[in-house]
Amino acid sequence: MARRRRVTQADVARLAGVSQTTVSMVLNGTGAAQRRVSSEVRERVLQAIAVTGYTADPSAQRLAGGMSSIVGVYTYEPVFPHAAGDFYYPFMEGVEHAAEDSGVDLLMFTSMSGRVGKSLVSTGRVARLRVADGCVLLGRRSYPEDLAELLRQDFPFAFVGRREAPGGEVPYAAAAYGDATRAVVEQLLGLGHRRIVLVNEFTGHESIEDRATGYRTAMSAAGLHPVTFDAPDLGLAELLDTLREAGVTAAVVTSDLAAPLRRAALARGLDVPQDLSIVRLGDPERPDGEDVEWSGFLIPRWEMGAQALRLAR
Amino acid sequence: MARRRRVTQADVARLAGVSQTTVSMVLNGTGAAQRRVSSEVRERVLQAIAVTGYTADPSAQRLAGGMSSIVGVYTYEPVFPHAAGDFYYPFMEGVEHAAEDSGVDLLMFTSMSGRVGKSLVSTGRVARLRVADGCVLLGRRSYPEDLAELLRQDFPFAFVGRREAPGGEVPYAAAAYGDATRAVVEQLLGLGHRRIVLVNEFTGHESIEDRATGYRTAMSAAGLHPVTFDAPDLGLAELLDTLREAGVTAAVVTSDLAAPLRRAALARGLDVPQDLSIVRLGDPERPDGEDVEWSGFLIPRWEMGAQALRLAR
DNA sequence: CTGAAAGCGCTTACAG
DNA sequence: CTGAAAGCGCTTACAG
Repeated sequence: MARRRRVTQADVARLAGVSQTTVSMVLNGTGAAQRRVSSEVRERVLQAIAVTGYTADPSAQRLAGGMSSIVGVYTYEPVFPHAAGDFYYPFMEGVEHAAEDSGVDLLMFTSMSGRVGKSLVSTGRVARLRVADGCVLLGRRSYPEDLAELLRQDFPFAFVGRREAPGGEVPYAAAAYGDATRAVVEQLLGLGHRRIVLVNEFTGHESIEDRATGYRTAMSAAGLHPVTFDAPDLGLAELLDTLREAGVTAAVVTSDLAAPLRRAALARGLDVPQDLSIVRLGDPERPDGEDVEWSGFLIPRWEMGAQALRLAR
Repeated sequence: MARRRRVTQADVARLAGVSQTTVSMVLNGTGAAQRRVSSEVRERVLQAIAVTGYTADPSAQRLAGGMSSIVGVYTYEPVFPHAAGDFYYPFMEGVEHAAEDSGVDLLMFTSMSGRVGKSLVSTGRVARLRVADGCVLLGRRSYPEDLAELLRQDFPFAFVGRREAPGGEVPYAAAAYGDATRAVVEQLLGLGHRRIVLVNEFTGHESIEDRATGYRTAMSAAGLHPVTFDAPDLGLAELLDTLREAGVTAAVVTSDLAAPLRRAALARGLDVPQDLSIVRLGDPERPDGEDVEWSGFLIPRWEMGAQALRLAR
């Protein structure tokens, strides 16, 4: 059996008795540029498409400067190892769902995953993204040089989580960490807490900054003095001593630090939350391994994934 | 800032002082056709590539008849709804892992997931697959017309699970259901069981047939008469009566039927496995909801996924 | 050993 | 309203 050549616009055109350009026109039909194909011709073309079962070749579309209905997903850290997978899965589910909704296919840039900790720019792989109409970027940290380059190229993309970069506004889908943290602190205030501190797991990350802003806003509004500790600066034990001495009754703590802090507190004979309330700001990346009903908030991971996909087109 | 045009082979060629053809040659370098570029020129080109940070445009490569280093994944049933997800996740993990290993990107054809129960051919979407070098197909049932068409087009693909189709050998990555079932039955025989039946959840599926073959082989080799029941034909209660009357001591049961059968047996006051041994042939698609240590075998889902990816290139 | 040229299947100015 | 033509960035015969 002859290996039949694929059906092209030219075939459709021949069958419909029009030019290939016209076929492309009825297919794309973008606004004014569409130079209104007569509805009679349009009918004939549509017929021919149905008969031949024509589908556009995404590669050709893309090469010619059109859309391929493919959106890329690039993860700076491996998503699939199961430990991380548990945390990232919901993001991916959201992305997938939104992709189905939008009728686009998802290109997972797995080929680049050998380069953990490398920017796309430094490995010269930015070009690879361009098969897709746009790209969702996912990762704990981000690479400002990549973001800047993508911005400069005017390539549609969106980061999952708020990110900043030189050279413009980075499109992102993020949890409202600021608002959520403020709400949490206000709740503590409502319960009568006055000495409330913020404990950061690390610094220099947009999502951490957003939480800090929320915390400070709530405290200031209540006429209280915000106090922040950065965990790396001092050990958990030392930190707890300091908190006790200062008469702190509640600590709002970033995701992955909440459980260790609680364990340390218990180990020192403190009663949680009697002696010290610990509020968790977001679900942790690594499973707690503890069966505690944390107070605080959760990260809307599914929604963030879905929104990022929508932004990246 | 000017939106810089992407770096092309022509740019590299200019910088290296060679023709664009030569650049393509050193990049592809396939066998004899490579017409041995002199190592000096090759060096110069490689240099220029490094300097410019050139990366091939996958769309152009593909359109020109080359490889795009993209492999597609098409799932006939939605993989992501969490219920199904639990079962399918390991397959996908295997696919992902093999993709990373092979340095290819993964194109998930989510855009077609509105068409559950439809073949690719009938929705005219086969052409869409061709952005990719090949495609992994995943689904409970399969669509012979799709397989036949793909075979005819000589498009590289592989099914996860053994499948048959008119028009040639379907490439597949499958569990050795036959061997595994045979081993399980031989084990029962070794334990002294003589009246061993096979109970099928449904019929007409390749993986079910493979199990049946394994079962029959083991029974026949032991000089015993194989007896098969197809669950849909009679209720579980009736089935159990029949087994008891016939003095059956062991039933080997396809994946999803094992748990219901066990529950039915317990409900009838039978002692499992004292009165009746129930052996499960593969892990179920839907969680059992039971905390039983099943005897039988598990499906090497991860490995199947990985192998399918390798076959689909 | 190397290059000019055709062609892959589209989109989009540009002419009629 | 419609079509001929250029061009996207590659691969691969085909000539030198």
